[in-house]
Amino acid sequence: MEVRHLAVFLAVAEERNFTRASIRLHTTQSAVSATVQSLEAELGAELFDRSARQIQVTVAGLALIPKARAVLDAVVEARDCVDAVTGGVTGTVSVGFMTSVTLVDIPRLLGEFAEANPEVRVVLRSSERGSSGLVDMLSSGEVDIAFIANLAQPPADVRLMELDSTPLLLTVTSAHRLASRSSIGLRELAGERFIDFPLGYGNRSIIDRAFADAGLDRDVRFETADIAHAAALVKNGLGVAFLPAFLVASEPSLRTLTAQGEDLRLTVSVAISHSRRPSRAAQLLWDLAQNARTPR
Amino acid sequence: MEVRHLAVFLAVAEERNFTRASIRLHTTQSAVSATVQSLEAELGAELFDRSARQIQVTVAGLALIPKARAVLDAVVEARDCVDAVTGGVTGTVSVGFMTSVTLVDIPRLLGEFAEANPEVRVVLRSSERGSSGLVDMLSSGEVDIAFIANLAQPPADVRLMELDSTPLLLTVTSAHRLASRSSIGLRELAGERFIDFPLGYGNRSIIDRAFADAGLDRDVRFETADIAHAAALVKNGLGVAFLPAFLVASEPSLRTLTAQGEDLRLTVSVAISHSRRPSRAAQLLWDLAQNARTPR
DNA sequence: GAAACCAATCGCTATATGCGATGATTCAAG
DNA sequence: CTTGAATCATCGCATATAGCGATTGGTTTC
Repeated sequence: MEVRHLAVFLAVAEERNFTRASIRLHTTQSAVSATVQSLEAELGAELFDRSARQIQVTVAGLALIPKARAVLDAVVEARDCVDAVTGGVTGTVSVGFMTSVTLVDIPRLLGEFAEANPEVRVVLRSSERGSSGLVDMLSSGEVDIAFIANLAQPPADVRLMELDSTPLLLTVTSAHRLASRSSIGLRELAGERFIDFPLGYGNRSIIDRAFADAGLDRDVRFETADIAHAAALVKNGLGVAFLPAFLVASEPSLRTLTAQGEDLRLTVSVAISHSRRPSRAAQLLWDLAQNARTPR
Repeated sequence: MEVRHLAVFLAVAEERNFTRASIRLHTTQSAVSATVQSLEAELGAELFDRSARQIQVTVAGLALIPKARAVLDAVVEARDCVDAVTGGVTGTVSVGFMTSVTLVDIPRLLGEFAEANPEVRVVLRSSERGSSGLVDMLSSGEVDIAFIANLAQPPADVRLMELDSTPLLLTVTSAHRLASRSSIGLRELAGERFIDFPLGYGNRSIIDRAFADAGLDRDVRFETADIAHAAALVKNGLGVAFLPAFLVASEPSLRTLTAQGEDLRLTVSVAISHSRRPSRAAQLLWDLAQNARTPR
């Protein structure tokens, strides 16, 4: 009987629903199902009655609930007592991030982390080369953990966890020939001048890939690494841009169009190196990000 | 942090020695080493000081010991509370065994099991075809668990755990031409009449294989499935036999010889099916056998 | 300095876990 | 009675973890 089994059992018992438990645990329903079954087999008792649509906790399950909580509490105590002796989590965690992507509130996340772990020194690093630069810094050990936007091909030695995503909308001025349209095919954008991020940035690669897949060229006339700057360029009629929805929603002088037949999204993920074992501090930051993310 | 990690940690802390802990846990030193390292990495603290030959528990380790015990106790309670609700372990466990192999005290083992699990009905089954017959019964589900002697080629779907082993010694009467020898090569036994188990029995296959490997024939004149009967036949001068040491040690009229260059041993193992999940009762019996076995 | 002891490490295999897709069952709404 | 949504089980596959046995390297004892 392992701690993980009991944690899964408790989640199901509290939610009275395997699927909701899986969401809470940030895993899949099939994994939850398998775990509960393995626990039941080990105990030699059914813990849930699944015969009806609304599952019931069996008598054995009810008896187990407080004991399972006791085990989990004892585990927390065990961890805390070691932290107390070692003076809590210390050391330095080096965090890579991108300015200008506010989809995920990284400052707030880091604030929470700093409050919970006051002894940890946090070093913030950013990259000239966007997400792909951050990934290289992860691989080289220059940063311990990084918040990145979509990567076309995430390398094998990076472990990614998606935090949130938002649609990328074609943004034009209200005076633009397309301002009255609500959606548009990529093919119709052949003549437009585009404003976009430099190569290497997540946003840029998504759009590049979509045009390449459609066999189309596009004219990226202006490049900037600052997303607010990009919006300002659009506003001044220098070109059009695919920008995240949250950025342009409140701009009265801008209009947005969806791309027909494409699912263009900006996704923010947290990443750690898969090959090197994370420090305790990096692990805690990862866990914090996991709990903070919108549940699917 | 998993229950298994804490159990391993406690064993090392109590033994103050990785190797002894591994023996107590019926695993290997390397596995213990890896487990402790993984726990240390997770906690971000060294638990043992290995710089000297005699390892020391660190301050963090000392703090963890009582908490780890608390977790293990809570786990035991959790299991017990489910057993209490379901009325303890019940059902039927079907045990295959061989009469006449007293190397492992199976009756005592079953006695302990019955005392600890009074609600379980134990069905004893034996096989006409020795260990290979028992293995077939395991595969077919006819028995849940079986105590068997050495198998030449254990099938893939059988999980074996060795319990004990004893040398097989060539046994002759004190009047035999070889009675004064202390060891002998298989080649010199060409003309002897052998008494042995029927085909399919573990003992038989070991000796058959040894002779086959040496490119020799032998003359098995008498076959019996009862090992005491075999000894009696030898005593009456009907032939010679390879018999387990414990059986003939106290027989004044018999002499024993070791086989030169061969390591002929009778090994008793407990076996369960690898493919079907064992019942709770079968699992407990397996655990009991594991704890009862001579530690290496 | 040699031997004994003992934990770390390495390469390999087996098991466990997780995922996504699919299937089966229940139940409510038409 | 049929349809469809909800929901858990199952399957095949990929990856991670754990265990084993052999070996290495460091420490102590004689």
